[in-house]
Amino acid sequence: MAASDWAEHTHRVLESSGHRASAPRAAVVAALADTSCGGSARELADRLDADGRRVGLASVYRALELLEELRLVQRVDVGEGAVRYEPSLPDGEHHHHLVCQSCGHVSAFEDPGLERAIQRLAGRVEFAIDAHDVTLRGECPACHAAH
Amino acid sequence: MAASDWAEHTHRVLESSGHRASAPRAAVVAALADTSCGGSARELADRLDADGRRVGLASVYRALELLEELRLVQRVDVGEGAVRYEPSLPDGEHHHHLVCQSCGHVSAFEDPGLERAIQRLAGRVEFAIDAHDVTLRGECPACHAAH
DNA sequence: CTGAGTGCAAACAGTTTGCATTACT
DNA sequence: AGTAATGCAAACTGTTTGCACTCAG
Repeated sequence: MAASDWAEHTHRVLESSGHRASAPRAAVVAALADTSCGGSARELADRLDADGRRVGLASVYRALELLEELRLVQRVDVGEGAVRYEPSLPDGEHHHHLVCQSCGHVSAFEDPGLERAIQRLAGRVEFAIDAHDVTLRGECPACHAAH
Repeated sequence: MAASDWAEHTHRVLESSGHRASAPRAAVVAALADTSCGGSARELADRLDADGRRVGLASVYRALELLEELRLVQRVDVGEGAVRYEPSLPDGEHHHHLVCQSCGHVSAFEDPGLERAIQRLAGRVEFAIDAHDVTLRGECPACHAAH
């Protein structure tokens, strides 16, 4: 998968932008890399904690902040109270989110038709658009089945 | 405009769902009604305060919560730290948001092409979609001019 | 050895909640 | 009178910041 690609790429960018290699930051990168869809700061910290590589929450936030500045992660706020952070590949590939209103589960999708509509729209609007995000809310198959 | 329509409709729904008519709640409804695009709890409270009809922040939140349950307002989180609340008309009309990354200004747009793409997408996905929102981020004309 | 990076704890901002008081109905 | 709704202040949650300490370069 692209996961280890991303981690590698990220370490490369961190180094070449003059940042030191530290174990805590590497752990955050690793935690992000093996999720499909990122997670909140606390989720990432908990995952690391469970793995025995505890990292202070503040450092997790600082690592994420740095990665975001370097455009290596993307903040995503789906309105669950906490912000999600997702690895972001340099090739512009990206996805959007489906949020289940019953169980809170977040999953991802991509749709070229939607992207096209947004491109077209971006050309027509007075803003200089450089990012967009779409959130679909509903009921996931599991919750729907449990009627 | 639809503003006073909305306020009227809202008061009707509130009454018919067995809620008492209170001045503070009416003030919140009024504050929402004369904005194009709603605002955060604090913004609404401040506006009321300026008008001399001070309402406790907690009551603002409680009013908004109630209105949201009744589907009379819609929560919108554009990632400014605070959640926005917007009047929502029963006829399903809705808009999405453009956020300026320099000045934080939020404006609205609607786009049938985009809606169509989302409808199409909704049919194809495994979720039972019942809401969606789109946020475009970029630079507003003013900030762009100020290079 | 020097400063980037860390971790803790305290500070913050937005939101929620407990409780005594007010005021529709 | 009875109780929904209010307002304050305290509690909570996610996030940020100050500061002394650690460790990569």
